[in-house]
Amino acid sequence: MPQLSSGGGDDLGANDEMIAFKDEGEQEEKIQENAFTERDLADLKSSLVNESEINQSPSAAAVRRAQQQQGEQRGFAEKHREHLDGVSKHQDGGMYKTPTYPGYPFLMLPDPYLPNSSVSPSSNKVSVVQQSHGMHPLTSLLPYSNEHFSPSPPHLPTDMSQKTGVHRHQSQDLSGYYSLPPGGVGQITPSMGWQSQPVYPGLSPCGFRQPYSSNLSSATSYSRFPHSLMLGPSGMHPTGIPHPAIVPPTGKQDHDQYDRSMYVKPQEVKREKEPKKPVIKKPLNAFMLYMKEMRAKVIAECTLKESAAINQILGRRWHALTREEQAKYYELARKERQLHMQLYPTWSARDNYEAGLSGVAGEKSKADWGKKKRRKREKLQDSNTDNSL
DNA sequence: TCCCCTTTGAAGCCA
DNA sequence: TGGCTTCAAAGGGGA
Repeated sequence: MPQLSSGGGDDLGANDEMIAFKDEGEQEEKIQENAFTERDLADLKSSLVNESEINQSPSAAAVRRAQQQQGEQRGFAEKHREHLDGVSKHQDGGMYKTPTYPGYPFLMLPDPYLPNSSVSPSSNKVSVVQQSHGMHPLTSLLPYSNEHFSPSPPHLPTDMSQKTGVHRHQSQDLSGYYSLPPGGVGQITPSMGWQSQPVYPGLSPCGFRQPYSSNLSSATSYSRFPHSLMLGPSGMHPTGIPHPAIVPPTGKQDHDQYDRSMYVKPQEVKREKEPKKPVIKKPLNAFMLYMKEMRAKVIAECTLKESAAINQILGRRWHALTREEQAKYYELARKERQLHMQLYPTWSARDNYEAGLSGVAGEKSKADWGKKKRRKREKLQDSNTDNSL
């Protein structure tokens, strides 16, 4: 598994020249990929009938289908990688100087961590990342809010925390972005609340032209990543969006959590008043960020719905990514962890680890967790026994 | 209704 | 320090 080395990236660069090239090439690839996928999908479906039984998983059929499709697409990806490798041999530069990966809008962000990072509205580098489920898959990278984590200060009404447009100073470093005093989550102003924000003030949903969107199915409608980090000094502070890392203790995180933060139903109000401790989710790793972004695309291309099969495809695609492409996600994940760490300095993965919760914090007893552990252990032993036979 | 599946990576735990 | 375990997302499917 390629890792983003701290000192690496000598070949992870792209310059302006490469941008234009890849931009055009990406469109061609998109078209080719779509045609390729559609053509082979038909063949695949017919061939599935005769496919031998290899995968014994419950969703074996779907997984097999996914794997076969992935195999085809992987061929393309590998070709793509070869192509990119060839390009990289001729073009060298900092990868974040000119992010040119359609579908990776976050690379369009003026990176607060990187000097000279900027986004020009006139740039033809289009971020065409899919916005599934009403939020950008990388929305989690947005600054974490303590809106659900700690009650609003008494001097501010609760709804104030859900209002947007409260100006906050933005600088080029994390602390500037989030104005996080040492210590604290509790000191984050309520104005940092997250909100549903399909369209950002002063920006179209994409901000830049989206040349690829017309080539994609509705399920793969790409939009520019409305990340706070992308916003310039005049942009609305990103922290007006609820962060997916914070999950109500009553259940799994909803995709409309942002909306819920703004349009709270009476019933939900009652629920929120319950003194249950919200869950702070783990920050997403690179692959999770990639999955969030590409899931809908895979679903659209492969007409799959089962997440297990989709994840298999995504796993293969992940391996098919170039180092440069993966590096972007590693960098994003790194920033995500940094943000998480700054917003929840006292949080530990152990909090969720020990609770044995997967989306439902504190709802499961340690006994349940022990059962789960036992089940897994037994399952593992069973598989080992089977293999030894 | 709850859990499993399936993926990779990060983090925690334990010997 | 290395190996193992859990959790993060996602949603269909099965019990």
